[in-house]
Amino acid sequence: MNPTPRKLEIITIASALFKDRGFSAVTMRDIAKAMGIKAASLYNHIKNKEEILTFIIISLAEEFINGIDKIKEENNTSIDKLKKIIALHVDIATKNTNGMASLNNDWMHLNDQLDYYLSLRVNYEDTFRTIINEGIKKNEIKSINSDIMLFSILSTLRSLYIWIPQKEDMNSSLLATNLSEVLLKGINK
Amino acid sequence: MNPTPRKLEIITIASALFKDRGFSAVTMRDIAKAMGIKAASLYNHIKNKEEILTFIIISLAEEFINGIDKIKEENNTSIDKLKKIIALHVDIATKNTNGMASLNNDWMHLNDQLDYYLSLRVNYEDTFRTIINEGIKKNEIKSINSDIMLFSILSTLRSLYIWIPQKEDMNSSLLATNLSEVLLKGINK
DNA sequence: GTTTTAAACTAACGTTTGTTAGTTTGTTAT
DNA sequence: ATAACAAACTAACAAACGTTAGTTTAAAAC
Repeated sequence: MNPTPRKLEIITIASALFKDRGFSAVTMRDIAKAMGIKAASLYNHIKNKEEILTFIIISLAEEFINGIDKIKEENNTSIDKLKKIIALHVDIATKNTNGMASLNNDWMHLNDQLDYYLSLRVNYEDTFRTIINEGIKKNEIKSINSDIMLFSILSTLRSLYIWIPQKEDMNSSLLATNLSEVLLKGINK
Repeated sequence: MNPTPRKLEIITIASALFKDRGFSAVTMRDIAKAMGIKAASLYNHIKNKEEILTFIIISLAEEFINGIDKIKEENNTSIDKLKKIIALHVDIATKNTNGMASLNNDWMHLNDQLDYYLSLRVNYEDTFRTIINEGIKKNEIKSINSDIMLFSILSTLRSLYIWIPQKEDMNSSLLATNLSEVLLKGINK
């Protein structure tokens, strides 16, 4: 890893194309054309097409794992931990909306690193669920099936990359605050 | 439309493949092999690859539009209307998890019917937002940015197809009830 | 001024892609 | 028996695919 500047340009441009059409529908020639070079020239910088996808997905997945591991350890209420998780998602999705599309939709096209990615994902969801279950035990969170709560919150957070570009007027911290209100306390008056 | 039985078999099998790998990564030979025939034989039943995707997506999109239009007209509280929308999503996603994957992830590969699909989607979201806004006006729903509420609920509902197969033990009406509780009233005690 | 290096190029490769044309097979209706 | 039909087949197509090999260009390092 630790890509050269030019390699990072390729990854950035490819991310944008992957977001619009998905990994499989984007060709090396498409990526090259978007960079103003020929397809073969890409191979001076990257090993192959899969390496681009791998970099996009794994670096994001690791960012999430690092974020939630830090939150988990903090001395905080479960509700506050959840608020921090929400802010974590808003932050990462805001900084890299394009990459988030690949993380959500194209992970199955990983080969070499598929197992590693899946282990990170299981890990992340387990930590998330543990925080919810601790909240139930400490009577901060309702005693509903914790999988449903996990599913509901995480689905919303995973879709952020779609909505953030449409709402450029709203700043990150306001979005995180409003989302916390809706996700944690509901919409019913 | 109104497909022959054999055509429907192709669509059903293709849906399952599209769910796992996405439309672009599934070839006509893949579909044919899954049916135990040769790729060329598919063309006795369908016009081309795109027609398969179009059928999957448009019929689902129309099902959603018909569902929400009926809910909108009913003489009900806004909260009850939202509960019915949640049940609508659970119902459709349960009956066709595979198709829901294409609706969510492969709509951009439509050509002929892309504009029609997009108009249905805008229509659906507008009706959904109107129901939320009515609820705010009638003081049933909190006065938060209605787009955030729409986004939050709809993201969860659109992801149902991923989670339903993992939770086969939970029946549809219990899932809808629990989801309503979480989405409308939150998780905070 | 020569060497090294980064980054592009042209040309081509073997494969896979969606699709078409024409044919065969087996069943159903006349 | 014969005609009609549904549904499969073989063979082939042109285009697009990811990738490799070898070469050129221009700037940086010595």
